[in-house]
Amino acid sequence: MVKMVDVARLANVSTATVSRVLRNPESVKEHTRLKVLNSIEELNYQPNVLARHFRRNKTNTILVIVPNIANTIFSQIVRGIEATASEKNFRVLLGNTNRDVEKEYDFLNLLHQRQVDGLILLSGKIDHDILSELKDKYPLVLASEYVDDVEIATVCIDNIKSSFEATEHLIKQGHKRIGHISGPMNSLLSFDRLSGYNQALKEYHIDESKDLIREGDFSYETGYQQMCELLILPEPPTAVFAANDEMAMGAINASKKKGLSVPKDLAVVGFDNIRFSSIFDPGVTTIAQPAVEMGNIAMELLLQKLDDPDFENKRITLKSELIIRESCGSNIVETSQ
Amino acid sequence: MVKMVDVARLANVSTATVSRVLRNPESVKEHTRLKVLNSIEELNYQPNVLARHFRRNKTNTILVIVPNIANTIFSQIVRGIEATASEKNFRVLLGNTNRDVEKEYDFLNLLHQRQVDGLILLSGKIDHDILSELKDKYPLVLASEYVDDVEIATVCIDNIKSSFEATEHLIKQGHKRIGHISGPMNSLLSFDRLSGYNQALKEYHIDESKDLIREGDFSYETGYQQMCELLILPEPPTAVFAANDEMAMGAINASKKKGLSVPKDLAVVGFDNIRFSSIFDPGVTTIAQPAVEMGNIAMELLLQKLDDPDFENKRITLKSELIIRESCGSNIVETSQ
DNA sequence: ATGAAAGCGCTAACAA
DNA sequence: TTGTTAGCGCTTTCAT
Repeated sequence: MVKMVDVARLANVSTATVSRVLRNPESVKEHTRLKVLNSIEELNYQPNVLARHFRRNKTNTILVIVPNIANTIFSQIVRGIEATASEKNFRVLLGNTNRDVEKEYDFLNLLHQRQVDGLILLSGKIDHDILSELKDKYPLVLASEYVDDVEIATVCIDNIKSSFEATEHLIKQGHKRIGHISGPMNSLLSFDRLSGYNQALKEYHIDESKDLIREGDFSYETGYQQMCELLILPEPPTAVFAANDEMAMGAINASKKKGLSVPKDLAVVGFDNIRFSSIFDPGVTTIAQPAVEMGNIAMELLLQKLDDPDFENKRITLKSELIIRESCGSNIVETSQ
Repeated sequence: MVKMVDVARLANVSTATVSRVLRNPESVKEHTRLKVLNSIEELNYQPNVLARHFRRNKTNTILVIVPNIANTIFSQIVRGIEATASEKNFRVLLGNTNRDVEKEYDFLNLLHQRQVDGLILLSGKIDHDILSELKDKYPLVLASEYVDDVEIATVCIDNIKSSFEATEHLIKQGHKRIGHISGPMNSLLSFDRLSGYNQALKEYHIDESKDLIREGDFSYETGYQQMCELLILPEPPTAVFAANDEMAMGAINASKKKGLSVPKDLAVVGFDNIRFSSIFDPGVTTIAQPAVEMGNIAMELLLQKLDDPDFENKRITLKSELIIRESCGSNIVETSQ
């Protein structure tokens, strides 16, 4: 293995100069620099990255903690993170937790051990106190998820507003009994989506009914189950807003199973705009989160924190968009592919 | 930062002994070991992993090169890899290439730079010669994909046999004009799935027709397009076997768009059994790849290569399974959720 | 603008 | 069984 001292010897300079050429080229006289670069080329020298990490106490690697990489909304965000990271010569370490908090804590060791330089969190299960301690000790960014009482760099959408729009859209179709299948209530995000729904009902003077609100956990299965529950109510809803697309699909399939037709008998709106929402039949009307862009920006925020730990912990709110497809009954145009 | 020498001092031993307690506990007398462990606890000592990596020239990190993490079949395999890796105290670095060969080569630098100890490849675009060189220099495992003329540790299914079964199933439904939408022909896997299809036709004395075979690229969009082409043939197929589920869904949606009913007018079978195949309407009959298990085993194979570079480069073939749903017309039972 | 040299914290060969 | 010690290859401070 050819090392720095070999290059130095060939170029007739010290290792310090070689190091400078690599890390601070402008601090070396052009003539010397060229000599060194030639030697590097001639010897086909590759710096030992591990030695560098050790010496600098940095790894150019970041950790992404994700609840479930097999969920397309997360994998899209990760794709965005990955793209920006690799542009900036950073590596992405993947921490898949399967929604297991213990595993989240395990992965945090990578930070303590300095195996990664920073962290992007796509799940909000970690205790607030710990989160607050983390963000003071390490560069940390939240994406898609967020918390309210701790000031952390965050990129997200306005979940209240988007959910308001989704619900409003159903109201404008003439629906008065609108159900909501929420996400798990331990997440602020689920809470906000519920709030948007509630606010829309209030704004349009529609009576709320606790019966029409059901808690799911963002999985297809709970969407299916909770829809079944809604359908056996004495007065079942004529429309449902689900807190994500998977649950919306569960709700649609449950209705179909009971012989109902969507959107004729039941209008459905989802959230996220995952790939399959447009492939599904009927196409799922939904709120599009700009997932890949979210990943890009999360990584950019993290790079800034990496560069300057005192960088402002701002929250960036991206635009979401209501995508109207067939499941809500307001679209008579056929699905395009 | 408390370091090893602090622990050594407190425990009244040398750093070598502390190191031994950490890496070879059985080589230290119990009494000493306890003393050291106590000191570690008391000082809350955390070994500096970067120093260790540097010193040992190992990182306990492996790289997974994946064509597209947003594709559920790959994210499931990655989940399997991740699970086994973290059990064995290994980290998984994610290399998403977006099917860009250049990016694959970029990621290989991580190996050369010793930033990762080994590699799992989920895509087979890399040049055979380079692959052959790689597998001699580094621990390397192929999962799902495979190549024929280079001997590399591989975990996969029997794609020919599975495709034979899928096609045979359609034949047994009475179909005589069966189309195939293949994967890209630069991959052996696509080629094998086509072979299985051809073999089934031959076995059942059904004339092959070049018109009925269309090349896609595993995307929903190409499935849709190629199905449109098949439908404008003078004598269109009554059944189609698509080389993956996404293309099968594209084919189904294309048929629906043309006013055909699936499975009544067209029977469809896919491949992979991604999550949405069971959620889709009609449920997609498909070949199930044991994706998570594939990931588990790939990681186990890699761990063995890591442990012993001369470990046999065996190919492990996992069982696949025909999952019958509605899209092929042989199942009158309703979809369960 | 460049060089000399002191480590970063750990591991492992060797000695005792 | 334990200790001594020489690095691993790079970066960076200080001196020139």
